[in-house]
Amino acid sequence: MDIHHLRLLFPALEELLYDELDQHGSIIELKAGDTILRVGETIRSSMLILKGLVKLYREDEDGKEFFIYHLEAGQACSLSLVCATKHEKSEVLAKALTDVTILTIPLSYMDQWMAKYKSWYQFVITSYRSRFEELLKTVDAIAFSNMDERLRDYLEKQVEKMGTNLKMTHQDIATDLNSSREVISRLLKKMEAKGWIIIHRNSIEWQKRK
Amino acid sequence: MDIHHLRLLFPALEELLYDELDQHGSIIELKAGDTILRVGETIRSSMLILKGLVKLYREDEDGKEFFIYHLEAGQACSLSLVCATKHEKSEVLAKALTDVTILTIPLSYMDQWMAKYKSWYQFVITSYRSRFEELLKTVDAIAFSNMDERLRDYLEKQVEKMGTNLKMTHQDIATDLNSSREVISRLLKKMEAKGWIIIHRNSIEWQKRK
DNA sequence: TGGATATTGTGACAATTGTCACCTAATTAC
DNA sequence: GTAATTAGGTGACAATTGTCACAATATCCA
Repeated sequence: MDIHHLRLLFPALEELLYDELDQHGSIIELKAGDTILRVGETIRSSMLILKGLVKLYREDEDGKEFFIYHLEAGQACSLSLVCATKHEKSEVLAKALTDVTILTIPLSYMDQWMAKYKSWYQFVITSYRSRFEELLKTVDAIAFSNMDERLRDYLEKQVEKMGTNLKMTHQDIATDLNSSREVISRLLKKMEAKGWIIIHRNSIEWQKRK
Repeated sequence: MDIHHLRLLFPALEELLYDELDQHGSIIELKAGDTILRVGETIRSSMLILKGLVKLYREDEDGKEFFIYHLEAGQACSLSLVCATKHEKSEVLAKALTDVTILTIPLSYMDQWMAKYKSWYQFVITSYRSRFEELLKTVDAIAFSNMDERLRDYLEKQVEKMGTNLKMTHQDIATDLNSSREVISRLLKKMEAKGWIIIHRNSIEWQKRK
């Protein structure tokens, strides 16, 4: 691993911490589409995203997946940062959306780093807090918005992370929003009529300015 | 304040911490219905609930309120525990459901206690994590369930906190679930027909065994 | 090339939820 | 006690979303 790279991705950490990350972390490479963490799986290490894009989902009893938020390079799976002593199980499903490189750190270091490195403490707290806020926004969307607004917000979020050419099918979107393909197709048609997007096969081109 | 009382409410803290809480905390008493924290309000102190029941809400632009979860005696407003240095604004609305006693602690102690007291660190992390899990459950409910299931879950949660005699109107429930009074009334009628509840004026009596 | 498969479009209809109008009954205020 | 207010009941209907059936293409593979 390259410490310089770590410095760029995780700024504001102490110098000694970069060494610790380098010494005790292991690199894992995953392919787009791979499952990183399943619901109920015991969390064995903390995970920092070095490269790529990860999608987190919540699952219901029937295995239906509901997209909650993205994690990108420079972010961490906050739940994995604070499992501390107990062997906690994952509450979420994490999937690699692109090819992904992850730095895993044995859970045993978490407690001592929290106490030893103020910058790590700040990183964990900030990370946790911003995940919490993402989750609150997710609640807002489903509690207060209709599917058309949710679809618009969803596409905007994807564009933000993936660029204006979204390689996904209507079924993919429907699954993420826990809706059905027909509903999404219809709403996309409406958005196309408004000039917000252009629908291609297997992809959607975002046109709308923010 | 009574240190013995603190020990009962917040077990597993270090002895020195009880003294700190006693020395630096201030007691605030609030009446049922009072607003404790508004959305956008700057968080000026950390808050531990000593007595009573607090409801947390998310608000939309029009001021519609959506109930997310309860806080009870022995719990803390986790967002207020990790505001750290910056003057963070509240993302949620907190209301006293019963008369409430709160212990407020100046934010400046948070950072030092986290470093100094392992038990405080554990408390904060545990608290944050369990709030996060509550929020995930809230997401589940609205993402995967219809209103009848959500209403049942909602009532069960109320019963758990408030006992089987729920003093609330149909409108109160509708507001919490971001639905309408008529819809809730109709669903309650169905639940009454099934023998799960008895509807009184201004209250609902829970009958169903768990 | 020709079928098999995957993706999208579309109409009809059902289920759920929201809204409106108006009603009755209980409670409160004067 | 009477009027005003609040809580709750109910039918009709609208809007949103989900489901089903099936058509039309595009793409892939043998």
